[in-house]
Amino acid sequence: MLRTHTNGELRLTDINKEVTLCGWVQVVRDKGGMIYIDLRDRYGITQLILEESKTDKAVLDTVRTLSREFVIAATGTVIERLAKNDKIPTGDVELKVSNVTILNPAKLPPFLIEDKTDGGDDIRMKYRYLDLRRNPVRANLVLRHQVAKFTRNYLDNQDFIEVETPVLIKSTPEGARDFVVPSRMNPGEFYALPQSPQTFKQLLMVSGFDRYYQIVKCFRDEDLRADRQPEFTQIDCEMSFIEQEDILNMFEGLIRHLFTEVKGIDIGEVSRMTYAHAMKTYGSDKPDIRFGMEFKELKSEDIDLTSGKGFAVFDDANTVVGICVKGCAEYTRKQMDELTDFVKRPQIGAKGMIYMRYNADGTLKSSVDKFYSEEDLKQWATTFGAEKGDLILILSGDGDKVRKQLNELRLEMGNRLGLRNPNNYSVHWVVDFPLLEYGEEDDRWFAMHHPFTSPKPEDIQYLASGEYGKIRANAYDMVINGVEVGGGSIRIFQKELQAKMFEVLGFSDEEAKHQFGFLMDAFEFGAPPHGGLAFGFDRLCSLFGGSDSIRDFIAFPKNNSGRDVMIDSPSTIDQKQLNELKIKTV
RNA sequence: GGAACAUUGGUCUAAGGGUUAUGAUGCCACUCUGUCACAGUGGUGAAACGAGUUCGACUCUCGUAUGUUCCGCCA
Repeated sequence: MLRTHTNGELRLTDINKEVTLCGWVQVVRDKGGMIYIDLRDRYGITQLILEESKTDKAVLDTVRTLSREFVIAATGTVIERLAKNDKIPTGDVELKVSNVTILNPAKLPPFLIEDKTDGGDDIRMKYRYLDLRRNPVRANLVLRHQVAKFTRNYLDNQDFIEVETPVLIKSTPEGARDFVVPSRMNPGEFYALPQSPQTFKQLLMVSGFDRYYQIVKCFRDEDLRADRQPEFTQIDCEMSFIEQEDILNMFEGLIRHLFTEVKGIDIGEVSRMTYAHAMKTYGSDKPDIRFGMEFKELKSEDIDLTSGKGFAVFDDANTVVGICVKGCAEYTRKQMDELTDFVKRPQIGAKGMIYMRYNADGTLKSSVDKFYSEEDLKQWATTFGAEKGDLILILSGDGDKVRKQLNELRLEMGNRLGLRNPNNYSVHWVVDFPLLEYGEEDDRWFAMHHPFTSPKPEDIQYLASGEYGKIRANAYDMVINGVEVGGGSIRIFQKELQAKMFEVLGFSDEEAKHQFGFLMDAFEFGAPPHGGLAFGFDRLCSLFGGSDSIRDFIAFPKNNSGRDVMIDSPSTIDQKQLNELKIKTV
């Protein structure tokens, strides 16, 4: 070792020791007669001190050539500081330097390597290896390491076995676009990178592995967002001889373990709600339930408190639904206009917004007073359970569409009122997802989760009757703070049911055989009942870190266009390579 | 595939159809023996690319590139 200690290590108890430290020069403070150097490594910062009269002239000369980010080794004696610094753990001591070796000089970095850097996202991504020297970024990767470590601990204790599955696999038409890799040895043929190890983990169940997991890279060639990367990591799990309840308990346990070990937080009860309830009450399949504002209906299949009063907007809508915002009756006209503009933005697409104030003096004032009597409004207020000082926001329109719009408004209000503190966590399951959803464009049914998801036994009858929309699946998502962190299902393990599913999804026998014949075959050799789930590892880390962006938790992430601006990929390849692969670009 | 916004010294940024283009920080030089975001003095250094409007464009318009965010998409 070139060093005897790290830069985060020395304390008063080390005084008078001869030590050698290595690291990067954070800053040189040359006061003329004396020079201070902050030496940094991943463990911390230790101050080096040199004095005009006491330090060897040659050493002083060397030190005067140092600048930021030089890599040096410094030898000397640990002494107690005259002026202590209580902001850093090593602040009681300093190293009285007797010798300094420049291990490597450094060009000036394009931005400051400090907790609060002056660099923008762009330049920091280009020099990611420099950005990674900064504490906050490094802390995110340490957090990621912790999450991975405690995941492995937990699953290992539960007898799970980590098995690697291939990365060069086969393209499938369903779902996201595949990244493809040409096969040189098989001209004109391509591998695909896995969107997930789905079929392999099911085959491992057939093999009798019983409890499998893998922290594994997955690849999807779709457009990106702040919380999406073309390559991302899953905690992929599968179990045999279990029911849905066993899965929920097992992985609730995992998340509880992670919160306890990584964050020191007890997450309390992990509640459950059905997909139908989530959609009706929150307009989302991943509701943020840290705050109330549940939807209340003024008009739907079950109720009608709005029709026949001459307000055409409500009369023409099949659904009128709203939220009650506590204590916001005093919102100004300007604030109301902002909210109206918010819901009218093209991304949300509402036509307008109706509001009603429940004033502190007990009066009700709405933007539709012209059409509705005091009595009508009172009835609304009762429906919402509103109290004096509350504000009620109402949207109208078409069923699930208007609920999705109201969901956006609800989240916006949650943000405005500071009800979505990233350090408050609420973990819950959404269960009973529909098995199939209808795709208008292709005029056919699609698997909502994936084609191997099993229907609920009591709903299998609808497979025969063709009422596909009624079929609920043994599928579940885990939601934390309105973010879907994981999901899975109990799988189909009988060949006949799987064949029926492929039929419903519009696969011909041939296609099914071509795409998934190996799985169908496997199911004939004794497939156990099984199911599992996968967690989005990057998202989980970003939640633990209290950030919306998963990029901060990936060492070398890609940008919005799927580019790595540091290594400049993707890039063109030599004609020679193309020839070898028998590939022509168009 | 679509939309919005952005692009000014190394970095972050200000104003404004006519300026010597603002400030901070960095960097360089000098001073400084208890600094730790050291301080002080002085210095250095800038309009993404292309076209147009105009007497005149860093400023307005269009296009291109790049980036960010969103919609579509992501079983």
